[in-house]
Amino acid sequence: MPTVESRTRERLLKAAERLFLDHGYDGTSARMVTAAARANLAAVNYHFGGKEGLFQSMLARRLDALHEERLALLDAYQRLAGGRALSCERILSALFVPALRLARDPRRGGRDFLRLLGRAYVDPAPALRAFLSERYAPSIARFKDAFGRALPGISPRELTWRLHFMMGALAYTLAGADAWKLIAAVSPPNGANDQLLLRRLAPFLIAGLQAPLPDLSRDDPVVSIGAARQAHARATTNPAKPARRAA
Amino acid sequence: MPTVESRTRERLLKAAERLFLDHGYDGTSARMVTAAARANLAAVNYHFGGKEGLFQSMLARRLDALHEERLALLDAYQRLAGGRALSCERILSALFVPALRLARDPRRGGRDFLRLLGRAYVDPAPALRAFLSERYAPSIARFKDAFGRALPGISPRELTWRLHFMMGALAYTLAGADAWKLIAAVSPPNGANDQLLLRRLAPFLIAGLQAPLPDLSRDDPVVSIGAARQAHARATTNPAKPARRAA
DNA sequence: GTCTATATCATGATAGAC
DNA sequence: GTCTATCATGATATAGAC
Repeated sequence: MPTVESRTRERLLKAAERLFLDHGYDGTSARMVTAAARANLAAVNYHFGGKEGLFQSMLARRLDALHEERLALLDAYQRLAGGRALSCERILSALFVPALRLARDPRRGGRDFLRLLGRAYVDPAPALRAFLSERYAPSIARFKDAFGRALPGISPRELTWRLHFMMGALAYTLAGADAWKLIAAVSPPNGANDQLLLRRLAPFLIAGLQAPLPDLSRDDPVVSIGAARQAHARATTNPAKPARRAA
Repeated sequence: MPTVESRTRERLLKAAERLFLDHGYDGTSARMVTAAARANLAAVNYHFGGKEGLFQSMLARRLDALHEERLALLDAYQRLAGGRALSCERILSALFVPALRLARDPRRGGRDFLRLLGRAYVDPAPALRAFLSERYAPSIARFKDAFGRALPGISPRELTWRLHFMMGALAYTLAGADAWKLIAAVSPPNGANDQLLLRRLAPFLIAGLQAPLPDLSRDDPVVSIGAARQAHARATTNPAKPARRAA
């Protein structure tokens, strides 16, 4: 805690969190942020060098802490397991619990933290995407490695895809306003029932990760355009009357 | 095909598709669109009444067709099944196959169609979210109903969540530039191997939908903050040397 | 470190000629 | 149906007083 460490900077970060969260990067202006923070417009440039700097600082202070805690917990689990592979549940726990901890702590993100996290993975702004993928690649790699050992039957390529699917379900669920409407309908709005949400998500993800591999050697009816067309033809012609003769 | 039906309108829609896709709603300006379409700036207002109108028209002409085909295929499957419930595979097929068909047809969206679809479900712009949820609610409800009969063991509330998770995995995968980088690395860029992607996604989703229900009556280690803290403490104190005496 | 004031540019939208 | 020209607004960023 430095001597002065302007409180304006803090207010800006806090306001940015809410606004970028609700409107995305492009949908949020520096003016909106400074107005909400009751700070001056120029403060954004002074403290962060611009809008993009503000955005990245805002993200980094949350996500750095998150990834640090995640890796620490993963380390702990792995140490307790000796050399054995962790279960998927344990690895998911290393992903989920730190997120929940931060979401519970108003000083480190609070209720909006999970939404921010989800949004970050979904925002199309190139500045953000580059920032994330280079900054957190090592952390992601460690988790990928852990999952790989938990799921020896899944080839690396297939695993990459499945983790991608997993990220999608996670990010979309956390970011989507719809999901939080659902939560609000089920539990008190300030009840922070994000824990219940992740509890429901976990079995879904674990089953998906462990799912039987697709048999790429034979045809798959789920994506077979030809089979669907035939089914459609059968369904529409059979119950109808036979085709007319002539023109 | 009306008599004149300005070709400018078509060009605008086509250009809008690419640009909104790459930059999101807020990140795309009407000027960008008109420039790419080699049309005049005022054309956006003349033909669509504004940027938002252009966006919605562009989306609707793709998504209306998609949902129509999806429902037709779902109808066909259900007619063939008589009164019996469809399998999850069949329902997924009714979701996937029409999407693949459109993605194969350059005149109805082409290669970018799937990305557009994913992006639509992920964009934070409120105009878009309202538009989607009111316009395609009936179609979504029919699929939800079909899944409900395919998964009699899953309560309606739980089903809502799982379909949400599913949408997330789907939308994120289709929208994410990362996923398409992966595809490009595996198959020729114009090889349209979206089919392979959905083939990998299907078993993941089906397993997730059918996953065992979370037992909400007892504690779940995956999201237990206390359990994680204990594990972390054990892992850090045990292997270390015993605590020092004194200060 | 914070502010006012301003520079510079891009935005969405419209009026009106053709 | 398409164009030019323009408006009013809001955007990021900076200069310089305090």
